[in-house]
Amino acid sequence: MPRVSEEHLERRRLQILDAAQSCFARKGFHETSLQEIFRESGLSAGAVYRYFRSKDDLIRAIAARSQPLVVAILEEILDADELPPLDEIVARFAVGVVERMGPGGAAWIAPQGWALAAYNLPIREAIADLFRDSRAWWLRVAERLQDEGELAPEADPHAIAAVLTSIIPGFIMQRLVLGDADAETLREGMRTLLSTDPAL
Amino acid sequence: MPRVSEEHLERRRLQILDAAQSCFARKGFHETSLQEIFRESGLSAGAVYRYFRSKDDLIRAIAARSQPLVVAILEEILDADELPPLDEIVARFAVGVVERMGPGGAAWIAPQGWALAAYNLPIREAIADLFRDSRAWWLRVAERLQDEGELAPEADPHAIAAVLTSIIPGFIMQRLVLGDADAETLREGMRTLLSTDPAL
Amino acid sequence: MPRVSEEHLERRRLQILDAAQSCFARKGFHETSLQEIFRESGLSAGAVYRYFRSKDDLIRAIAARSQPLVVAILEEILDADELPPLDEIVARFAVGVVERMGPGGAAWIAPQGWALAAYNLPIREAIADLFRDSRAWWLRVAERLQDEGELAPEADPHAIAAVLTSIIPGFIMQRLVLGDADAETLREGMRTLLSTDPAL
Amino acid sequence: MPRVSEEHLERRRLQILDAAQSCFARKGFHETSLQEIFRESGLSAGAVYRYFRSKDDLIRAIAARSQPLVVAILEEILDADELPPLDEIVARFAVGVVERMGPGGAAWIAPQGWALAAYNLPIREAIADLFRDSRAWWLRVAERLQDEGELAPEADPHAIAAVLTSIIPGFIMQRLVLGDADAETLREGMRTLLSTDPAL
DNA sequence: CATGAATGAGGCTTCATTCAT
DNA sequence: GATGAATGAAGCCTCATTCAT
Repeated sequence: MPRVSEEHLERRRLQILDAAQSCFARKGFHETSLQEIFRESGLSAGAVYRYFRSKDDLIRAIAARSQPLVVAILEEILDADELPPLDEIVARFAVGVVERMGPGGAAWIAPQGWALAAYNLPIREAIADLFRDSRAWWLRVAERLQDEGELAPEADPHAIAAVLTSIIPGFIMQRLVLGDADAETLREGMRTLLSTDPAL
Repeated sequence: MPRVSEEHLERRRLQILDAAQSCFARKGFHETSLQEIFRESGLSAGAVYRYFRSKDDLIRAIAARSQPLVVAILEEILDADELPPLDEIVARFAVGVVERMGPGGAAWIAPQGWALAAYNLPIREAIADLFRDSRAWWLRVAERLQDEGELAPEADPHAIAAVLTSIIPGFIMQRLVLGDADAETLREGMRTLLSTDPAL
Repeated sequence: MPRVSEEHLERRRLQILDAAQSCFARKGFHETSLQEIFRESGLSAGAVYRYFRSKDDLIRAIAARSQPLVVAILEEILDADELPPLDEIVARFAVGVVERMGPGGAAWIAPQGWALAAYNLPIREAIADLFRDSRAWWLRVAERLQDEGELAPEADPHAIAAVLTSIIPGFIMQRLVLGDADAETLREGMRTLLSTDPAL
Repeated sequence: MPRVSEEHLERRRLQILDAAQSCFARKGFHETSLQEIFRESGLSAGAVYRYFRSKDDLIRAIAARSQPLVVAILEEILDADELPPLDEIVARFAVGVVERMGPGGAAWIAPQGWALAAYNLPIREAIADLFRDSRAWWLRVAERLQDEGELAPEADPHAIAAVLTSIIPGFIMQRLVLGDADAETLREGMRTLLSTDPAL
């Protein structure tokens, strides 16, 4: 017999997560103190601890909810319409990333998750899932292209998926540190690559 | 033990950096305490502080010396012989990364540097330099390919450089969290991409 | 123990200040560790830090609250009744100092404040205020004596104030290190001085 | 059979003491690190430790050599000529203090010694000697004045000595924190006091 | 449910001191 | 005699977490 509506609980949870994400994007997981999150969220220590067992829990939750983002971008591309050319797919992905990457956006958090993955096993597993999902998505794309005869029948779609998955973090990082990565450049680069004589 | 040779000083510095890198790879910048580095290096607090002003300084030094690594791999490829085909170049790069990526290797540190870049401006600038260097290297490759007629004259070498630079972090991350990324897959994927009809 | 009364907060603050003063009187500002103050106050590090931002802050607070003490002694003399003879005033001041100078008393702290004043500008300013206040008080006394015709009309009351202000620290120090300074001696010495032929 | 001349040793010792005094005047006993003294003196840690067993030893030495200063000023007054009037004696003392009180001068150190006296017994004893010496000197003055009939025969010279001794620290402190204390004001104040009708 | 005062372990750093060269 | 690299205890302070109100 809960005294408070389920919805209220969910709203509180979100309020905390948003505050945490904002702080984490600004100062990083470790250099953000819980005090700052209390302040940013407008809640007390006790209140936050009612929703999250520990700082680690909060970090995990933030990492977890940032994770599906990239895959979501990809899904939307397939959902929207029929398969565009590969350079267009890549470009749309880039647009999605850029849109969700304002400072404070989830993609600002992503590299921090990758860093954790280097030594924190549970986080690594979560990040691994993300990459597996991306790869699975690209695999589907590659297979469809192959079905449609636009990829050589003897081509290995898994290898293509691995390469295209590789592009994601690098695009995010270039955007993050150089600020000049954009969808058009990526599209142009892909197109050039695709039209290159493989025998070179 | 005064009046020590310059070489001794340099050896000590390296001893500390190696210990720090090992710890950082194992537990991350923030979750490694200086005590652990003292223990790992076999030196006292005071000794370490003679060579590095603060933990931050140590982190910066580690980040700085991991930085040239990727570019070094690239340089070696050009130095070695004449320009191999693009998929071969990518494959060699991958081999270089894998070789230098045992746990504790510098590439294990890289994502932690990327994470810092999200909110630490000096570090971001250092990381930005890394990406600029990579891009510059790929640009030279692209221009040479173009000179040799293996890339369309109207192609934009900058765009190619951006795409190929993008692949680096993603390959490292897939290696790190999935463990299954290897040079052959990357080569195969690149070859397929290059032989794909761009009109698809 | 949240939502605590203002009074509770004030009591805590006092509890800490008293503990700090006791420690400082026993071992000096610099040779007292915060651990000792935590122990003496019965509070934890975190609790103390809720009320004072740093050890320096604590030192400043102790110095600040010891400051008004001497002036308070002086004020009480004027408040009490009409102006007694000068030697009596000085004697009463001495009594006040002695009474408030048990080991651990604020006057035990005073010389430590003077020492800080030699190189710590903010503290110097605070101590300067103390001396200004003392001098202002003695000036009022001198002017009243002049009004009442007991001081030559051509006398400079500021000069008198400077001399009488000078006596304070020396009396405190003699009491502190020799232990034999008392009000009667001071009164007697003043009386002799006052009855001395200035032409000597 | 000392390898080094006695004179060389003494010069080194002085070199260190001067450096220490300069640092102590600038930052205080406790806030000066030995490193700073090494730097200021141009000597190495080992060299300084050859002459002083510890930092405490150095502090004691500085306190000890600053101590005779005030008494020296007093002695010079008596040595110079025959006994001047009391207000002149006080004024000369003030001149002596002011002359030796530039920042870095010994009198800048004095309050730090007084502070130590509050809780450090050996230092207190040393400071006590200083006050005893001052008092003894004033006692001699008072007795001579009494002999010369310029002080009432029934006056207590000890009481006078106590009062005049009291003036010293207060003058130093006013000079230190207010900067405006000078010999003329002190002389004027003393003269006024001496010419005041004690019956007031 | 919420508050926020309190806890205390543990982090980073300094610095007096030693001793091999 | 002198040097200065090295030691390591101890200091100040932060911060995740708890719990009485």
